[in-house]
Amino acid sequence: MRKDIHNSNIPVRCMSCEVRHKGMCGALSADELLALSAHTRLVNHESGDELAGEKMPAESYATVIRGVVKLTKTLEDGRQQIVGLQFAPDLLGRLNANENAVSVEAASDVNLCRIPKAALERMVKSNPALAERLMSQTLRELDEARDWMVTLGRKTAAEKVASFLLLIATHLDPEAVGEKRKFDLPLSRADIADFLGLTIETVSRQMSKLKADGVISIVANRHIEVPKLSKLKACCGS
Amino acid sequence: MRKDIHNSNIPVRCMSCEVRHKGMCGALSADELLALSAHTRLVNHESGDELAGEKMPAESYATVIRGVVKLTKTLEDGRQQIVGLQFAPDLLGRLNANENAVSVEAASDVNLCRIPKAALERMVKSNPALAERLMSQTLRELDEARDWMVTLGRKTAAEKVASFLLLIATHLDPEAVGEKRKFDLPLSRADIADFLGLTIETVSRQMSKLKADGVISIVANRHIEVPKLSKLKACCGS
DNA sequence: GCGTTTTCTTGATCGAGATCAAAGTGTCAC
DNA sequence: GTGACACTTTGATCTCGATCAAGAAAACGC
Repeated sequence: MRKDIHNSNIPVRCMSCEVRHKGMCGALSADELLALSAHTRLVNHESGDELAGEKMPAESYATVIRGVVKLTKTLEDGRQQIVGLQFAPDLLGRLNANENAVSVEAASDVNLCRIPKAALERMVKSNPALAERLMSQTLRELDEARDWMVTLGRKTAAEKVASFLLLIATHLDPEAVGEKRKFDLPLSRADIADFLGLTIETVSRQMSKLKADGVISIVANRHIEVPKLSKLKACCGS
Repeated sequence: MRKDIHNSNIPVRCMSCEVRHKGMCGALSADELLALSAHTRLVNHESGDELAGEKMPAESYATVIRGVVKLTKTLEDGRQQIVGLQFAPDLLGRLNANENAVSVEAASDVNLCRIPKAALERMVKSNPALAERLMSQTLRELDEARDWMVTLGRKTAAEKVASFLLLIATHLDPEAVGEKRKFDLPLSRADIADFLGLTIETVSRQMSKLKADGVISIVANRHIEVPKLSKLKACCGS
């Protein structure tokens, strides 16, 4: 019954977000997604795929079903900065914009539910509650961007790396209780460096230092364990 | 006739923004501001006044009538970062938020038109066009924040200072044509440093260097002239 | 398995920007 | 005007993170 929501070869698990979020798929409710289902398409991308190019025409919106998506901006000479990370069930795309302000890239393997530009915009116009939820997501992104500006402008390399690990721990395990955290980093050292305005060498050194100080253990390259979250928080400078 | 819009001792020029923006006072149209007039209050602040404190209850919205307002975040040990600048006719305040995410301070002498929280939110609920305009402003702020993240994370001190001067030139004289620009800096060197994630000494040195290179002239401390805007742009790294 | 490639870590050195220190300039009260 | 104070500039030195340079460890193809 749910299978026909998406014109897709992927099983019904594409709606996993619905379960996790009590009927809400981020800004879009399950009902709204269902109403759009004639137009949506589930797509898979692997890590590194470019989903949309900076300054290119904006073609569609998409909700992140699984995985992590990075938003980047690049200077002419190739210097790059990650300006946002989107986790399930965020909506990708700026309402009513005709051009992408950022480049959108899969940071990990990613499942997206693409929604054509016109279809979503039509629904937003006739649905004030949806418009309000999109406003909320945008305000949250603005808050996150401003928090990150403090990190970029005023924190030391050690504080930046600790702040990043805390951010990931918070996003990938939002309902964890107690002081222990375990997670896989969705980003390579190079991506972390681009997020923090550092070089990969500095990121690597600071991770090693956090490990030496007993704040984290690096179980495998990408797999991190935090024995005591408060200890990590104490390294963040605020 | 227009005098009764604001319960205020300031002459009608408080609506100057209406003229400059063809009936729009930023997100709020002149008509909408008129409809709210029973609740609004025009207030003046001088440079340095704190208009709202970080993590304090959000009490009201306000449109910037004249002057420049800075949004700041501060770490526990006092390190500060400016995370946004608001110029006339921006609306201050995050829709439906109960707590300020940032501290709001007058960067120059400022005139504000304060609008009580409930009054504006009531109007937004019944006016989709207004909601859409607020969404546009928020998306613009998000774009600006992300642009600035690139500056903070990846540009050199010289590029940061040039980018700041370009930003101010653009905002304070949006309709200027040709290559020449003249403007007064609305921020002290200390504020510029907090905006750029630098120290005041570095800001001062880079300004002196831009002057020595003929990119700008520093007529008085705060008064800057740019003989050739394209030359300044070439210093911004992108 | 084994070699190739990519990613990550560690070490040595360098340099941009911070810090420390002092002098110069402007502004305001009186 | 004169003094007090705040802001800005300039100089000397130091330090944190960048850069340069190997290695080590995963990941991948076959």
